[in-house]
Amino acid sequence: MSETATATTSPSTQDSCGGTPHREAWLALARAHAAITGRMQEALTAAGLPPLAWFEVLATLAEAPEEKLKMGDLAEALVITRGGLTKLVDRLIKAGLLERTFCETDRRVSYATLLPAGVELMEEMRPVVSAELDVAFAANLSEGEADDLRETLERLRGSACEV
Amino acid sequence: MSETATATTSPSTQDSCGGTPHREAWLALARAHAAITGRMQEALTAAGLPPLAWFEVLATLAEAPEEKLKMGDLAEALVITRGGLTKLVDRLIKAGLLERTFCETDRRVSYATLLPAGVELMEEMRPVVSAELDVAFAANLSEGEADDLRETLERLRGSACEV
DNA sequence: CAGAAATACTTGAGCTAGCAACTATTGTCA
DNA sequence: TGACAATAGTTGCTAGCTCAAGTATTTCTG
Repeated sequence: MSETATATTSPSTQDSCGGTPHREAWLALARAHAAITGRMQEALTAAGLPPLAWFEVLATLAEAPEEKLKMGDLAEALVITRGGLTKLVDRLIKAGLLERTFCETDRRVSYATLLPAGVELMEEMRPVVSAELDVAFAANLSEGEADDLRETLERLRGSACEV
Repeated sequence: MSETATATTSPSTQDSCGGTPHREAWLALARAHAAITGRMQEALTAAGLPPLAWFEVLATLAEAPEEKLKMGDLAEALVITRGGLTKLVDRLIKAGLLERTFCETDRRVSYATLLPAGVELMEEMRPVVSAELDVAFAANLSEGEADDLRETLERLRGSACEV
């Protein structure tokens, strides 16, 4: 409900720069995301390490209780589809970083479970990722600003997830 | 310089939640981006419209002088590789939305140039995109907050782009 | 001015993610 | 209980992106 007026037929909406006021903020968000992601990927490749997506899987599992997570929950945390996650996890399993374990009480669910080699690789990747984040964040943002940013972005995401 | 302590071998670094302080902000940014992008894509698909990437191309060109842009500049604005852009533009050309024009003084460069049909489609897509952005932004952020966010993100991107 | 280096873009191969269809298991209710 | 709906996950297909190599053109240099 409360669909914001879309004014399809009136081109006279006062656009200062060709977009709605929010579009500028959105563009900044998309560009910041792409730029930082690109830098992290580049740094990992240069260090001969696996892609960022692998780190996100490993780091997410490392923070989870028992270092394991249901496939569905992991997909949600990473904001990718279940189909995509199945294949991503397959690759990490083939690399010996994860294993698939199953639930006794509900045989539909399977868990992605971190293996020691996965922890090890994560520790190896972490400093590279952290360094790039620090370049982007610490260089130009105070601690408080970074936290405000996080808080604002979480609200943003929250409203985007409401049905 | 000033590489923040990476402490690869000491797991005792006081992590409140498994990551550096900036990691939290980064996760929020990545998730907000994915969530909002996903919603926009979904809305466009539901409306029988082309993907978001098409809109970004059209909107970027619409804001450019003469409604055209060098391939290289367009790729940079969209934060994708040149190879990727060539094919993206090919698709839009095939759809009759753009045309490729050439530079008289430097025959290496080619321009992606907006056609009337492209403007028309952009106008059709814009309200759908704007509506989703408003759901995310206007719903939970004040005008000032959105602008602060944009400013912060631009600084973030700036530092990520420095060589 | 010739040849080397740099620039702008395109092309081909490979990888990854999303979508939709499918299997397997569990929950619901008549 | 037995059929039907809902849930969890996987798989085939396809679109789109990146990377590296290739072509064309321009600029730099001796």
